[in-house]
Amino acid sequence: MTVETRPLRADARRNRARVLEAAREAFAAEGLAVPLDEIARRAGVGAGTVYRHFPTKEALFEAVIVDRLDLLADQAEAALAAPQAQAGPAFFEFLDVILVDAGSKKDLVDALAGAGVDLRAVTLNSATRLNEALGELLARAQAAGAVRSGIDTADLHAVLFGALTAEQRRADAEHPGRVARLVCDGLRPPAAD
Amino acid sequence: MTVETRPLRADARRNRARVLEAAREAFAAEGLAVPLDEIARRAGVGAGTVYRHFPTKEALFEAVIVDRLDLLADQAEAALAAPQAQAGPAFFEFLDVILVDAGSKKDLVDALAGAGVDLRAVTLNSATRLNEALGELLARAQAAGAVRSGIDTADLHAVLFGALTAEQRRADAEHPGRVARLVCDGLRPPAAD
DNA sequence: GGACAAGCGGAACGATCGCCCCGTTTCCAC
DNA sequence: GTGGAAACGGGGCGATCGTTCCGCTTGTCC
Repeated sequence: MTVETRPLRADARRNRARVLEAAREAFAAEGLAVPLDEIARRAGVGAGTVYRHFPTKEALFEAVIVDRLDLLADQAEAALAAPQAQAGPAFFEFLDVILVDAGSKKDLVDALAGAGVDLRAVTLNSATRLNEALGELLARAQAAGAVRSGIDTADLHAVLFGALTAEQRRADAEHPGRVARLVCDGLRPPAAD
Repeated sequence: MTVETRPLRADARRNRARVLEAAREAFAAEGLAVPLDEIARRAGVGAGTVYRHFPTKEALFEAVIVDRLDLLADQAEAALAAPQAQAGPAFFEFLDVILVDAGSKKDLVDALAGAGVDLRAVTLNSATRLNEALGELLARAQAAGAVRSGIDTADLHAVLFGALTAEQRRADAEHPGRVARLVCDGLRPPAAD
């Protein structure tokens, strides 16, 4: 299936990496709204060069997002290595990772919001990996009694998305984890009252 | 201060109302992103007519938002009439009102997100009324032991904003209150563990 | 009913932004 | 070196959208 293809020329490889790095920073800081010319400017290349390496702005965006999703999926799968007795802490620690670490990345929220973007098949693998690991973490935490029953992965998605946007809004504040703590406590079994 | 001014001509008054109503629906459904021509079309007027009544798109948006904020502020102040013994339920019931009733209104979320908009002095009165009532409801609920301490109005804002966006994403789902329930439980005092 | 201003509509303008084109530069094999 | 292909860059095109302008219509007042 993969066509036999020459390796990229040295300068092309260098420029591709520059564009990706500039895009990573720009998308993280400004979200999908950042003009493509701005990315090209930051990368020190022309707009045409960006389009040589990535056919559309969306493709470039996806390339950045896939990276992030893969990283998160890796961490989620690592959390699955915890023994069942630690399923609760493993779950909540991973949520913390997402919320604190990714909460300031506008691109992730834009991608999750599907802000005018249909994420393609490229992102599907990474997203599926993350989803499955997240679902498994949730199930184990529920089995361990650390998370209330009656929550499914769709609920978790919605809550995480909301918490991410909320965390992002308070990113300039002093304590990055306040919203995360509130949301996580909402997932725990209700207080006996 | 107010200049002596002729009353609007009958057709002008009618058109103004039509534009406001069309804008209300359009902004609620599509958010701030809806093109102004679309609003004019829905109202059955030309774009020029919209600009005769509202100097900018933002002014029109504000007119719609102020309405919504006023309505919410009214309900929040009504909730303040509850006796202190009912402070907890009054607080959570009002949160439900916001989350379920306003969760499907894209304009509110856009406005809260400050999505490219600097809300002006016009909105300030309504927003302040809502904020103060909300803060008072929170303080009373905390005094009644129904809401954990260590939460301030800024936390509440962030969480509400996140919950609104999350609720909005699940608006097509079957149960409108799932996210709300989770978020509210996160505000309650922690389970004794 | 007639005059006149208020109001109307929608074509047109300007800014923004994604995307393409093509003359020029740079790299690499021989 | 040098020829030729790969890559570059930035000007420009087309679409979208907020806003303005102006010739025409319509309500209002005598």
